[in-house]
Amino acid sequence: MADVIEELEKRGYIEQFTHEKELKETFKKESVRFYLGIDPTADSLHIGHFIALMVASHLQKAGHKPIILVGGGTATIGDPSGKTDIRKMMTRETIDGNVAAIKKQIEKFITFEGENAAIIVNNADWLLKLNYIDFMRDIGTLFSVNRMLAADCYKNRLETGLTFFEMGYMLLQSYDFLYLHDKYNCKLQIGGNDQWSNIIGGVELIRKVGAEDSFGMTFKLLTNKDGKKMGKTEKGALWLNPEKTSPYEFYQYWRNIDDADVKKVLSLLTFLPMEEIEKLCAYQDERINEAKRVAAFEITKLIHGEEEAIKAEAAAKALFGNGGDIENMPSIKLESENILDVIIQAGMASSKGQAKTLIAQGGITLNDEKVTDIAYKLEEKDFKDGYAILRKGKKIFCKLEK
RNA sequence: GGGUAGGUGGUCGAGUGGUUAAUGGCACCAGACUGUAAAUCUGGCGACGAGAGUCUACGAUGGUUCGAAUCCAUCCCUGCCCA
Repeated sequence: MADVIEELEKRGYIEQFTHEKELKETFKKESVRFYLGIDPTADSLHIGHFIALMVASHLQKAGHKPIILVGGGTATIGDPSGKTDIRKMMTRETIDGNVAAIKKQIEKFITFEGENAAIIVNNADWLLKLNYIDFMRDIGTLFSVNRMLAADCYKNRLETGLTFFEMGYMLLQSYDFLYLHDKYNCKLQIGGNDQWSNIIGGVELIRKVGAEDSFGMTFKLLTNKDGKKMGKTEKGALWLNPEKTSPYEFYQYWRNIDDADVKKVLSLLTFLPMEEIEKLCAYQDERINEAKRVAAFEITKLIHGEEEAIKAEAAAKALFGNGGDIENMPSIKLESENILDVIIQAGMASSKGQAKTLIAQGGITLNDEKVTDIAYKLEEKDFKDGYAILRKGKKIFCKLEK
């Protein structure tokens, strides 16, 4: 069996292990069932899940079997890790809808068919049935509050306030692992490093009840060179769902990343061989742009398919280089000829005031000409070939159609 | 339950009766420079209005006042200490 863990380490995914040596040995000798938890709190995954799915995909390709746990039970309350507020409660229907949408996206990374087909489980199926007294007696007695408080994730919460419920979350997630271990022989839980405490909780719980074969592994959160989370856009998160973030925007996000982050992005978010990545990232000057182009293309291809990636690239070429295909940039059908309204409709400003400021500062261009009049009304002559090109700043374009 | 400190715009955090749409930092947006990069510099950053201006906002509600984020009352929420 290929040493997939080593490959993951080489590509820079891994943050920490619970039992590194044992885990590596286990992975060498058998096909391991491992689980990854995803909270169905939105109807689309975002970039935070991306790395997780990449790791799952690498593992599956190496012959191991993924169990995707959607947190239908825990989503009704929300994971408090690193957050200041408890999430809004969600109804069962919303969650079920989200689960279906999420499964579609997961399918791009891991397969639900074949020998080591992934399975998808919902912790609502067992958590909702739990009896409080039984749970306290069987599970609650195995957790030490002293130890939990020593964990970083609780330590800083101690200053801002922490409810009993939030501490209980750890027990639930630990119980999930125990359940999957017993029912599916699941030996490993993977998750982002923010899940570390919850993961150890499960690993230790399983060991306390007598099994020796539970492991935890966390991967790095995708951060830029300043240590901030990547995947934020002006409109919020960078979603994997094309209705929420268009493939063009998605492509542009990766095309515009910092020089210093290209290599990381290529290793973590594409399947390109490391040698090729090294080669692409060898330059310090503008030649690094080729690496960014490849990164944007490959990542977009992974999420939206090759066809969309080609379109996004063509649109980018049309706007930034020469040639290329103007068909594929974001476009809108005009509802008003008033420039301010058009800017808002194109999503370039959220109020007329903002739109005015943009014009006043020379940030709006119509067909390559600066717009200077905030009262400008689009005319027939602006639509030369049936469309007009509106641009905000240097990089944000929108095709306007009548 | 008692004591105490608080709840301000995307966020952090000033402001303690009028000149306060509310200092400043961060985030964000635009301009210049550039490589669709970074750093830097400049400008902007509640809504509506062409503008004068109008409206909405400082946990909630009610009150005092010509005038309140600022004072009073009640309520809700949070931290800390004591039980």
